[in-house]
Amino acid sequence: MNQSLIEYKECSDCPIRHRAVCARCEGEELDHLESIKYYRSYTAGQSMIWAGDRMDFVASVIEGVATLSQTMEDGRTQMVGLLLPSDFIGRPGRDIAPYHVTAISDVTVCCFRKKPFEELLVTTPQIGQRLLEMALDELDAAREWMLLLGRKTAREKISSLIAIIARRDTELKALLPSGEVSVVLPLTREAMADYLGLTLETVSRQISALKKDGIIQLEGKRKVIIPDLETLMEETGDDTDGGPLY
Amino acid sequence: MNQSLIEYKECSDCPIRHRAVCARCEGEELDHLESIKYYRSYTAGQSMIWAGDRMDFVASVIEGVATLSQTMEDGRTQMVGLLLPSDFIGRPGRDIAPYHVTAISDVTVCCFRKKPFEELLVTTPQIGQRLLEMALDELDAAREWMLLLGRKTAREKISSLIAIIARRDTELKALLPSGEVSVVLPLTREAMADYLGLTLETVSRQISALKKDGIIQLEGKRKVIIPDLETLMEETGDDTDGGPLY
DNA sequence: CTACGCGCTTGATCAAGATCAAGGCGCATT
DNA sequence: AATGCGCCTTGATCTTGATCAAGCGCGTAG
Repeated sequence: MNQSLIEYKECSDCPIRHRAVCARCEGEELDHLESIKYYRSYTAGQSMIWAGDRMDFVASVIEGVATLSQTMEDGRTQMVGLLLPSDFIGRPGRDIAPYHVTAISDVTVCCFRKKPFEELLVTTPQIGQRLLEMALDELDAAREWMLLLGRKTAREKISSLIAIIARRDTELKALLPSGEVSVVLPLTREAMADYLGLTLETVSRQISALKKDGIIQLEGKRKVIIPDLETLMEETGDDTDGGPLY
Repeated sequence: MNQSLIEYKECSDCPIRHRAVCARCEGEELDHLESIKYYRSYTAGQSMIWAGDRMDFVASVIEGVATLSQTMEDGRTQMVGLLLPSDFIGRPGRDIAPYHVTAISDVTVCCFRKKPFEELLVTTPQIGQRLLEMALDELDAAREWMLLLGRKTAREKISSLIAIIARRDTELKALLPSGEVSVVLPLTREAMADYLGLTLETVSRQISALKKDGIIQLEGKRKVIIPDLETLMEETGDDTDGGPLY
């Protein structure tokens, strides 16, 4: 998360910096559109949107990482999604935010006015298709997370989280996902706990245990060195033969 | 679940029974289309699709209830979705099933050939939009379930499940969701456990406890009478003021 | 420099839910 | 009627992770 997914380029038509190539959407460009309203920035840790807020816009994350979370009255909170560059916040036909959105790193979003955006969906089917694909991918991710939350042990949860981050990092860098890998955890222990349905103490203990067992090494609190990704994968409880089937 | 969501009507053009009005999709008709391949039926308890199966079709549930589930090698399983009439199985652009699909009641699905279906998405944008909406609704449901799995106690989980079923039932029957309500649980204790991330013993114990505390009454194993839905709602840990915000 | 706060670690204890085990009820088959 | 099976309940015990508590390291504000 420490390296930008986006290259920007200047545009002669308007004063806004435009996304040129996004690593996740394969060069597709959605943002040079009439319906762009404005860009907006948030600093790490800032609450971007509160559950219940009125949303008169649809936003797309341009840079940075944000989280979606839900909270119960007594304060128990569960993270339910990560928002990465190219992900959308808000949705057509619903104007109250159902989740709390928090910036994890510094975040820039590109906001579309709701009405024009909805019209766009009708006039430009490929945008709708792209959104459908993204929604289905998120649904798959959410379901994988349900397995983790419902059935995995604390150690498996932590291992899964580290493995997922490592895998995404290596994918981004187009490296082979094997051998020694090092990643920087973009989350505090507490955020990890919220993500995994654990307490921060348990997260800390399990990380220490993985370290003691030589599965991972630590450099400071956040940087994790994985001597062998395969070994870590064995701790996740996932199918060993090659991750997701599809 | 014991009453059909669908009215059928005969069609003079072809030998297939067509859906006339579906309670969930508000009368919309998707199925009288060139791309229909065939209807298929499954009996309660039957496995419809296994994770890893090749899927050369996209199906829509016409009648009955099915579940989506994921399994770890050692047998731990987690249900990740309920498939109700009008829900889709399979998706454009992916031809290996990622989940295990099991019929809970007798199920009828309507299968579309994959290719024509994908073409349909391009030529008929409103179908894509409908799918997008459905995917986003499922995503919301999945996220609510993540909160349940990650942060709720066993008692809250069971209460939530019963409340959800009750609410859906009363919605279907267009009744006020308050006062005395009775529902038939469409799941075995084991299926409930798989849904809630619990063991079947815990499910059984918590149901007994709710009964002892007068929150619910039982008639046989499956029929639940809820003297006061509000009281049950208090056990779910959810926001009391009116369920989902949106 | 000192004090404070934040993020993290570690220890001691507790409790919720899992696990292991036995038995009950309803129902279909013989 | 007897048998067996699927589904459920209940009890005894164990384990995992939560909770409560103390303290460390580091950056920053005063």
